[in-house]
Amino acid sequence: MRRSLTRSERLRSKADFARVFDKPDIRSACRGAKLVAKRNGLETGRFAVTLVRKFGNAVQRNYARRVFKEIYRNTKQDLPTGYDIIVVLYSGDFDYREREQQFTKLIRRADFAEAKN
RNA sequence: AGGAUGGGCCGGGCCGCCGCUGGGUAACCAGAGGAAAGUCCGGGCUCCGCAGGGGAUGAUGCCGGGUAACACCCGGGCGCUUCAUUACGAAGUGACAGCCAGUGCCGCAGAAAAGAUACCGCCAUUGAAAAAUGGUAAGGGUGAAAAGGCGAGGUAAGAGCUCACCGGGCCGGUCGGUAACGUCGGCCGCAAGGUAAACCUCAUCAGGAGCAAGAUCAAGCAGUGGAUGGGUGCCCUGCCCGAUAUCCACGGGUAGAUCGCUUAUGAUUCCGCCGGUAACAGCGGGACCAGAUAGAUGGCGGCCGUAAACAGAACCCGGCUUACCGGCCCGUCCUUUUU
RNA sequence: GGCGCCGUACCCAAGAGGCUAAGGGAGUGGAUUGCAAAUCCAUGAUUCAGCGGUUCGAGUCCGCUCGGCGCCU
Repeated sequence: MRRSLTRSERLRSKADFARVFDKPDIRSACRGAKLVAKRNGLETGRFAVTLVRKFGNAVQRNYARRVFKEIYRNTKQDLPTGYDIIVVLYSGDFDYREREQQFTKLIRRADFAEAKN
């Protein structure tokens, strides 16, 4: 699988976000971040990052979003397909390594196998 | 060499791998800032039928120039502050029009706060004294501010009452300067404080709203009641439209796409020449330089010095203001060392 | 992205150039009560979000900055 993150692999419309947040199949959380996901009925997974209102200035917000997109891009071949995943970030200063630990923690707590049944 | 201070400039680079956005069939090419920020001013652009007249309101406010325009920039004048003084000055800074057009305000204190007044005091007269009457505005005291300052003459004591110097006002010059203003000469003893970031006056400028403007397509829904007026998001006027109409209120529906939007010919940018003290303008040549829409520049490794501060375009420009690691250059001052 | 409004004690707030910055609630201390509630009395702003300017004097007027809230598709 390509380690890409093209436009079709990202959640883009307001309706998509509303659908996932309204009735998520999976929730998990850790310090500074939260994950919600819902099966999308597609072959591929889709991904998005969103930030709470009080998260820093524009540069900090963009940086945090980029870092999480990068982590997803590098690890998505290990994730189950067919899910819309949204990560919500709360205010806090983390570097790339710490974000990576956050993401693996979120995935481990999510328990995709449970949700399938 | 070190330190302090003022001003200006720069705002990481290179290589490899994995990714993102735009253009292109593709190879490939391009891809955030000096502040992109705050949204404080000024424009372009779009819509409101026209952007007319008057008022209200707001803004600006020494003079000249620059500019599309400005509250910006440049040059000059004047005032203030600091430094330096033999002197020429140097640097910084100023919402820098008008309180003899009018009105308001100036708490407390003080005798008196504005066409004023006399508490203490000083002097004269009366009186045994206390004190009274008159003169006075030098001195004391109050206050942010007390009706030019200081010295001499003068006087009963005093006072621009008189005089010199300084300050101020008015008038004038075949004076310098486009002008603000300066300068010189003459006259006036100088009759009235401060505050317009108080109302206001004068002059100049401004119609309103903003790309979520505005245009098109698609999807979807349910009407009901009311008014005669509505059309510029301050008002009047003028003008235009109007009962198959228009507007208002309540209720219902939508939350998608495309254009605007950036392959752009521009108040663009780079280089050269030339005019100007300068801001800037003119001419010639070259370049085409982000265009996202859950919102594109990141991650990892290596090197250069350890790569970091403030910080991310959202229609586009010109300014102002604010934030900022580190480095470089220039001016001024201080200390130390060497010649 | 654009437009607008607000900031005064722990909370709600009045004051709109002048003497010591109203008032209510809550809190604290006291009185009252066997104990409590209610009631009564007392009590706090080294300065009005911060910085600078105008003024003799600023919470008030004028700039800049910070924070909060609302509206526009």
